[in-house]
Amino acid sequence: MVRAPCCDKMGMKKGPWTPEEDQILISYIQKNGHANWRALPKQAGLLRCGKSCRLRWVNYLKPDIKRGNFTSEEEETIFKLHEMLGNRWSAIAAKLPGRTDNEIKNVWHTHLKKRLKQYQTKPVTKHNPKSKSKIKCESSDNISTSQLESGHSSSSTTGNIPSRTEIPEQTPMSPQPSSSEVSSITDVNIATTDREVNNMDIKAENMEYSWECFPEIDESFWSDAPSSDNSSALPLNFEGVPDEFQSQVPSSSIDHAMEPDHGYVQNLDDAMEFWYDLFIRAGGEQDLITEF
DNA sequence: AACTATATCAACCGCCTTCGA
DNA sequence: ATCGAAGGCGGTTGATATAGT
Repeated sequence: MVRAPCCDKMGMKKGPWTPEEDQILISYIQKNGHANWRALPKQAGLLRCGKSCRLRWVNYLKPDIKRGNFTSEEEETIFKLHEMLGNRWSAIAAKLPGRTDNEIKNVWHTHLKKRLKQYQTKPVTKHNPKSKSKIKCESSDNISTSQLESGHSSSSTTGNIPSRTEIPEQTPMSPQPSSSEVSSITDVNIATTDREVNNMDIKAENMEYSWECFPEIDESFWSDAPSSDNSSALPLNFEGVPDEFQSQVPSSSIDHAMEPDHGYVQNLDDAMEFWYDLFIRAGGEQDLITEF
């Protein structure tokens, strides 16, 4: 048995909002806030369901909503975040102040996806941020149209990115950056969801669009960070790191590196360096480095 | 001018997670 | 531990606008 949509309840209005309804909703929220969306329409005198009210407020009426065309910087940010996060629109929206997940989703499906397809046809050059580590770059040829259609990035099509339900809880979100901070594409902070942490900073310096400059990263890259005062996340399941590489690093070394003030893993380069460093200190063989 | 195809975007739907009883 | 209510999210739809013929 299929649950009836909440708006199907008697008397609930659907469809586009009128200016009068908007005004009622704005006035009510300005006076009373929105502690309970379900009760709000009745209290405000609106013939709408709570969900509809919430959506209208969040996507359209909220004072800090930025309307109008996306700047090229915003589009580039969406590109890069989508590459890393997949279709996690709310997480992407969290990095674009004033933009809503719905808006970003629409923009993606309308023209950004087309642009991505254009990049797909461009030849890919290997990019290696550090000579000592060969980052695995995925050729654009390996990205199927269906993957693009589904909005899944190359990393998420490896089967490593768990669904939302599998993502472990994280520490509270750090403060959001200002729009000027976000507009700088060379320093993109990643938040995986509103509730998750910004515990891993990625410096996407000088990156080309799309997947080619990213190593394969599974979701645990962002979410497996141990809770500690050190806000840096450790890529303990970093896919670019061979198993034998990881297995030779004693946990004590990892624990040591995780202690505050060691400054590990502020970006992808540091992530690679982190493993390199631990591996060497653990007596790893230099030759293995070239394998990754 | 009329019609059709395509693009855009606001809004809805259903599922999942969280939280409190 | 269980259950239901509520909030939140991503996918999808449908109305409208615009471009093309």
